[in-house]
Amino acid sequence: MVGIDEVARLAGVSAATVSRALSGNGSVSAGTRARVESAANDLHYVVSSNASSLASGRTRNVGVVVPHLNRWFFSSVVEGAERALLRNGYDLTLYNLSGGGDERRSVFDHFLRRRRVDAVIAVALELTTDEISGLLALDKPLVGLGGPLAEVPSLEIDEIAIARLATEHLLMLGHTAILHIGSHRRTGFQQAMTAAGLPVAAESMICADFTMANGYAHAKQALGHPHHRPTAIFAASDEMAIGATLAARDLGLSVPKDVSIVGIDDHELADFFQLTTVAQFPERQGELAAETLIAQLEPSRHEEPALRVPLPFELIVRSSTARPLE
Amino acid sequence: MVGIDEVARLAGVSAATVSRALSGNGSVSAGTRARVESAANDLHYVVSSNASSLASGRTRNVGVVVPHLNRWFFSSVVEGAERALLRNGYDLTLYNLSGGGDERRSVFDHFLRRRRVDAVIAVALELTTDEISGLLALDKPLVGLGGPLAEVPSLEIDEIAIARLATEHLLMLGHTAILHIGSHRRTGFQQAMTAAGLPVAAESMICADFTMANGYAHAKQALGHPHHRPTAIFAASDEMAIGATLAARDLGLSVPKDVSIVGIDDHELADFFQLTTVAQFPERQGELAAETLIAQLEPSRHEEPALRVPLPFELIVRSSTARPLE
DNA sequence: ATGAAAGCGCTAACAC
DNA sequence: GTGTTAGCGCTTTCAT
Repeated sequence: MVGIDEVARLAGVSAATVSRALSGNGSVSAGTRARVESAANDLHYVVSSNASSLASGRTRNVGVVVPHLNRWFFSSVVEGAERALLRNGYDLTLYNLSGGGDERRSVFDHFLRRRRVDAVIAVALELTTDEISGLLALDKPLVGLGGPLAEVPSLEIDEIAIARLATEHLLMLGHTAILHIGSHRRTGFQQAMTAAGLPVAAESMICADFTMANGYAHAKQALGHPHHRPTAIFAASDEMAIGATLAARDLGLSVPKDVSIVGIDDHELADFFQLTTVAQFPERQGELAAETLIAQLEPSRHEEPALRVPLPFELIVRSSTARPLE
Repeated sequence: MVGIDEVARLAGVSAATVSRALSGNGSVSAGTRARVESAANDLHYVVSSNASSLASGRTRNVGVVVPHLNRWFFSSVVEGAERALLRNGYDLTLYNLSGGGDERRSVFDHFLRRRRVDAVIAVALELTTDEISGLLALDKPLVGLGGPLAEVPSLEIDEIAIARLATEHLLMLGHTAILHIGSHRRTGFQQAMTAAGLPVAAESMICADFTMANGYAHAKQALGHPHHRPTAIFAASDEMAIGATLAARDLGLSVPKDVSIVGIDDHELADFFQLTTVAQFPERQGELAAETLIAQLEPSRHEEPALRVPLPFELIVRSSTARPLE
């Protein structure tokens, strides 16, 4: 492997100048920089990240901690983060906690502590206080995303406003018997219902995990009930909304004629199922998280990080919602 | 941050001995090892990966290159690889090529070349010859997975046998009018049909990308045709098979009464849709790839790598297939 | 089995 | 603007 000395020799300068020219730190004359760059190119020189990290204390690598990988939201966030990081010359090291137990502990006790990352993105994690203090003890830039991490500077989407928006869409169409399936997005639902002067019965809010199977099961229960069948369902995720759609179909109900359904996410399948939803752009969230960290890591090269800017969301009206039958 | 010297002082030995005790390289008496380990524990010492890498030439990090992340197959492979790597003390650095263009090039020209990884897993990639020679030039252990990488040692699943198995399942049930949707799994389909003495018309093999929308569209076309409607569909992925299932339902056809459908993957949704499929265990594939590499990286600690062992697959019969109506 | 010493390949002060 | 020098925190000979 070709090293910095060879480049220095070919360019006729010292190793230090090569380092300066290639990293952009310190001043180098335009001519020298050009010669160094062409020498580096000719030799296919790439700095050794380890040597560079050891000497500079900066790794150009960001750790991303996720609770799962094969859910649409998480893999989208990681894709977005990866894109932004690559674009800025950073690697992404992935820590997936789905293994649980010892592996999970070792991520915080061992892996994150061996100085391999400059910063950490923690996605939608429910962490123990030990784990949080572990993260903070790294004393590195840290950003949470979509999670309940009180002590961690986070990019947060306004969950209440999202749920309110989805609910208001149904209210605006004239629905009053609305079922909510989901959990942490309950508040916005209640707010919107109350503001519309509608009662919120306990049985009109069902807690569920966010899977299609669960959306199916709960929707079928509710839609099959002989007394208070809802005319609309607001599911806290598109996967549940799709499950609900299939449940309605299986009961012979037509969407949106017999029942309107709205989800949250704008999942990749939402378009296929013609689902009305509130998009929340997870790739963009991942990108933003990465850019926020990079701005902190390289204050000179970037403007202020845009932390605490509310994350964007948007109602996307497709064909799963309509006025209720009169 | 506490360094190796502090541990050495506390344990009353030299830094060299600490290194040997903690890494397992070189001989250390049992007593010394115990003292070193307890000192390291007390101080919460974790080796600096950069210093260690620079001195030893080994990074304890593996690069995983994927063409996408938010597809079930890829994220499952990455999850499996991550699990196996973490368990063995390795980090996983992710390179997602879905950005394309310049970013893609820089992964091969820059990122992979800065000595940050000990080995590379290349998942289902169609690489240019330049990219392949780039990978080989790294001169590091390398394993391909599920891709057409002729020059790269690969873990391969027997695509032909899988397709044959799925087709034979339909044949066994008595189907003769079988439609195949997919592309690179065509050969096994043809083999099974021919072996059963059945003709394979061109229109009974449709090429498609692997999405649900595509499966839906193609199945609807075929099932709506007034003349030669298939009694069974073999889709080359579960997502397409699910799309086909929905198409059948929308036409008022019942699965499996009017049409049998079999997929490949055992996707997380396959169970929900009661889909008969051939499972291919992508998490296990990722794990195997990682273990193969680790065995090469640490020949002393592990038995021979099990490369070229055929990857497992298995027919899972659910409720989307049955005998055709007489 | 253990310690001393020489790097690993770079970066950052410090000189000029 | 550029070269010289001294590390960064480990691992690994080479002694003993």
